[in-house]
Amino acid sequence: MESPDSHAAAALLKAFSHPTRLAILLELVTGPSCVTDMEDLLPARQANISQHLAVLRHAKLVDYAQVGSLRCYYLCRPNLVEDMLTLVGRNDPVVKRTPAELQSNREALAKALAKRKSPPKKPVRREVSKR
Amino acid sequence: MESPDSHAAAALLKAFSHPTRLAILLELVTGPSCVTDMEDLLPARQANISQHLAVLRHAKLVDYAQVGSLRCYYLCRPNLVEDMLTLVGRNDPVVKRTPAELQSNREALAKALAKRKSPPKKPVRREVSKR
DNA sequence: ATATGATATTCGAATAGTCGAATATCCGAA
DNA sequence: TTCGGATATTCGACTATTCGAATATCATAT
Repeated sequence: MESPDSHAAAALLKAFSHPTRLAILLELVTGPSCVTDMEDLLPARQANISQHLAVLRHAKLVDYAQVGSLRCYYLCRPNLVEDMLTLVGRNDPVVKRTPAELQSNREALAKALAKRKSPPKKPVRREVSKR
Repeated sequence: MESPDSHAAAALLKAFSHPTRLAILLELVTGPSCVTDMEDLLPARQANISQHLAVLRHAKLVDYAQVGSLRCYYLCRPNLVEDMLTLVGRNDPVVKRTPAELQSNREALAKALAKRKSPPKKPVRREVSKR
């Protein structure tokens, strides 16, 4: 269906999709931190960390507060970030389906839909879901 | 900290990070579907859809069951995919912190840590969290 | 066997993402 | 003010992703 803002969602996901950026976010879950701190923790150079922070800033995942000459970065959507880190760390079992199963699924679905009277109630309008 | 498998997590996220692939996953949440079905639903050509499906397969997000000459694709980690779609569709408020706030956070944290006796109990070992 | 429909793969061109080096900026101290 | 530390930006090279076109594969019906 190519949801109207699957582009926005994809852009957000892209911001997450780099090992160094994930590591930065992981660090920030612990509490605010400035670039120098991160240099000690990450196998990346200062310039590179700044570049990744810029990406995270554009995605509105982090922001900073200037404290003297330091910039203290923090998560500006901490719940989103924590949930994302939890989600990608999760290890769901991978299911395998047989053609027969798929067929019966489809039939079950068709039957369920047929059962409803004329107007297909609650079309379960799922978009890259808002809530 | 550059968690040992932030690479794996980033790779998984990359598979999600494309508008067309998100649209495909969104479609598959509804039920299994073959390439021809998707062609009708998406603004993309057959070859391209196959290419994206290959990416999703490598990420173990989808698999297919061959039904005659058709390949019925389905989600092989449906919960993961549904949770991800929900998460990226969520619209968390963006918080803004002042230097003062960050400072007090840090102090609060330091105080909390100091309060504990010698061995810093439960270091909240969060990795790109497994569960 | 061959043709046909459904899907995958390969190739090349265009675009986007990544990184280090060099440089710029900005702030507080001397 | 000049300096040094902290951070950002720019640039260029390199690598990766994306897409369409063409082609290959494979299952079924003829």
